This record gives sequence, C-alpha cells and structure tokens, in this order.
Amino acid sequence: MRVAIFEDNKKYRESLEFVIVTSGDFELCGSFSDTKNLLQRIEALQPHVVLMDINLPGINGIESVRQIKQAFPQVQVCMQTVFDDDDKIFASLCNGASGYVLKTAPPDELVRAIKDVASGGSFFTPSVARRVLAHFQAQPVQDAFIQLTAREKEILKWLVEGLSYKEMANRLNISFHTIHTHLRNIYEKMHVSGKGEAISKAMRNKLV
Amino acid sequence: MRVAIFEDNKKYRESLEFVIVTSGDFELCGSFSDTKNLLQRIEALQPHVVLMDINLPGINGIESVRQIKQAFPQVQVCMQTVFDDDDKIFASLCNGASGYVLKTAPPDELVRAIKDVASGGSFFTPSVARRVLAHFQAQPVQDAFIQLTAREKEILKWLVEGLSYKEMANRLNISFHTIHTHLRNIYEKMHVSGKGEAISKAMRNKLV
DNA sequence: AAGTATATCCCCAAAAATGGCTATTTCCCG
DNA sequence: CGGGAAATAGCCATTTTTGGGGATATACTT
Repeated sequence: MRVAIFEDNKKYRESLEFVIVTSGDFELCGSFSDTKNLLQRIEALQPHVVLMDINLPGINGIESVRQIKQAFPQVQVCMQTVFDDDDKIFASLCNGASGYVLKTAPPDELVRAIKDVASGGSFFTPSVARRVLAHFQAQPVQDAFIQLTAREKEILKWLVEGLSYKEMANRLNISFHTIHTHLRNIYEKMHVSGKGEAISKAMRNKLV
Repeated sequence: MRVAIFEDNKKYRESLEFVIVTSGDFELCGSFSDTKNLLQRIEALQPHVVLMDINLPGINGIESVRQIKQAFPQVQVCMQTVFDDDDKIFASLCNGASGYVLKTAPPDELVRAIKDVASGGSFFTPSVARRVLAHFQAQPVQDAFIQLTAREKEILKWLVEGLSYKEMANRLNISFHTIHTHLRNIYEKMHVSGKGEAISKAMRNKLV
C-alpha cells in the first residue's frame, strides 16, 4: 500500500512519515511540502492513497484534490487540517476527497482512515461526520402529509420530466382524461393549482 | 455510559450485549426485541446511546429514531443493519441517527461507534461513509452555457414559483406580451419547449 | 453610422391545461 | 354484504400557454 504525503509543516510532516513507516502496513512513496509538479509526482510515484493538507502554499489542497481525482480517479485522497471548517470540508469532499482526518486525531485513527479509503470505503473523523450529518438533517422542512398513490407518483414524475398530458397518456397507455383526473387529484393533495407549483413543490420536497 | 439495545434477532442481540458488557466502558441499561412502549422505556432507562436495528417488527427503526430524537434530543442513536441500502441509510440519518454500523463490522468498530456518538461526534462505517460521500459528489451535470440576462432570470424565478403569465405581468409591472416574449427567449436559450421542462431544468441546474 | 443585445409591446391562432361534474370497475376492509 | 379508496374514462367550458409573425426604443460596440 503506497502512501504519499503533501504537508507544508515540517514537524508535522515528519511525524506523519513516522506514523506511516512504523505502521507496518504502508509504504511511504513520497513526502512533499508543496504541490509543485503535483500531477507529475503522482504519475511517477503511483500512490494508492494521498494524504493532503488542506492549507497548502500555492495551489491549495482543495484544488489539488480536484486535479488528482480528475487525472487519476483511482487514487484515493484523504484530507487533513487543524480546523474543521464547514466550507473547506464540503469543498474537499465535493472535489473528490474520500476521507477527512483532523490533525489532532491519534495515529491509529489516521492509520484506520488510510486503510478505509484504500479499500474503497470512506472515513470521516467524528466531528466532521457530525457536520456532514447536519447537512442531511438541515433539509428544508418537507410537507410531510402529501400522500400520493403509486400511480400518482408516477404521473407526477413524468410531469416533472416535462411531458404533456397527451404524451403521458401515450407513455402509460391510458386515456388523456385519466391523466387529467389524476393530475386534478395530485394538485389537490399537494395544495397547488397548476403545473408550475406542482413541479417545484415536488422537486423541493423530493416527491420524485 | 449507558447503552440500550433494540434488536429483534436473539442471537445477534446477545452478542451485542456481550460486546457492550465486556467492553468495560459501557453500562448496558436495557435490551429489547421490539419497540413496544419505546418512549417510556427510554424515559425510564435514560440511556446515553441507543443501538437500533433498522429492520424491527412493528414500528420500524427509522420511525423509532425519529420518535426518540423528537422526545429526547440528547439521546444519541446508532443504527445497525445487515444491508447497506441507500434509502434506509438516508432516511435514518435524516431522521436523526448519529451513526450507522453494519452488523458485519467487528466489535471494536461498534465500540468505537458508540464512543464517537456518545461524545457528540458521528460514526459511519466506511461503506456507508462512501455512499454519503457519493451524494455530495453526485453534482448534477450542469448545462454550463445557459446564459440568461438578469431580466430573464427574474422571470424564470417567478415561473418556478408557479406564477402565471398574467401574475408575472402584474408583479413586474410590464405587459403580458413582454412576459410571453421573454419566456420564448428563455425556452430557446434553455433548449426546452415548455414550462415543465424549463422549471425542472432550472432547478436541477440551480439557475434559480 | 451601422450593427447587436436587451427590454418592451402587439396580433393571431392553435395547442395545452384546468376545473366542475359524472360514471364505471376493481379491490380491499370491516 | 356495503362502503370506500383507487384507477379508469368521459363531457363541457374557460383560461393559459405556446409558437408564428411582427414592431419600437434604448444602450452599448465596433
């Protein structure tokens, strides 16, 4: 298991190196203080996992992970930082990072994280996991009591796709009038009065 | 650290009990095979962490976590299942679960998960973490080159809100015909042919 | 000065959507 | 068995949307 490090703080970089080489499970294939020639280095070293500091001089860690994942999708990147800052977490994760470990984490958590991401899983340090979770739980209050039947959901789905009554009737092999009736019922259940409101409410409430 | 278990499979429940009592860090305060009198039990036992099977008879685990978190927000719930099914993962997490451990996970992972959630963090088993991550990285392929003018964006916004041509005309103090013209231009720029497609494309591409 | 983009307005006619009302069949529940 | 939900289908009339032609004014660019 080949691991590469990008970390500008010399002290911390050396302690990372120590953890990696003494873990017994990894081979340290590179350790750098900046992202110069980033892609060439990755290309040459062929690491399985990259440990990347989120605050690097020059091109920062967030942009780096994007570049790495674009050029080498099979390389897994695990981010590291002292701060657990929302924006940076989400920016990193959206750009392709597979893990996020705080620098305050104990060595065994780091080892664990590397193993997890290398084997195709992901690892979040608990405080980061908590923030990721908050994102899901902060979803806009859904109108809970919109209870559509299976048929109605299907028709709503096609409505959102942009089909007309006629097209839906053809697609589902039922009469135009039936579509009409269903849509009337859907609008009533959703408390809306037309296509426009129905579609945006459906999308916002994830009814489709 | 008080831990309660809800798990209908007797064998597995007993092995959970064993892990909890032998870990040395936890006090097993309750172990149940169903969710009868759920809230009363929680009330009486005052657990710090609840281990909840996602597939329980009667009221299922997903509904249970919702109820627990609503009545006792300070109680941390960690979900367990043999399946790592997308819908259930997200339903649980959105309903307030703080952790998600597969039943195939080794005991030390379970212990770790309980400690993490008890201390205010969250824990995802690596495969679950990977799926959570996938949700962030699944950026809808944005149609990059839809260049609307400010006025067009404004009209599109109201269209998504569900306003009719007439209502928009009133709102913006311009003629119905102007709305008509703008929408024609908007539809052409967006490569759509009607309200329905325009609204869903606008929402998907975050044009509004 | 000519050309282009933007916003505004208008006519016409066809196509689509909506709302009120009724009706049949099927299937499930008490 | 009777009642109710769900899916199906229809009639009628009105409103809304859409696409095809225009047109004018203003501002900014070349």
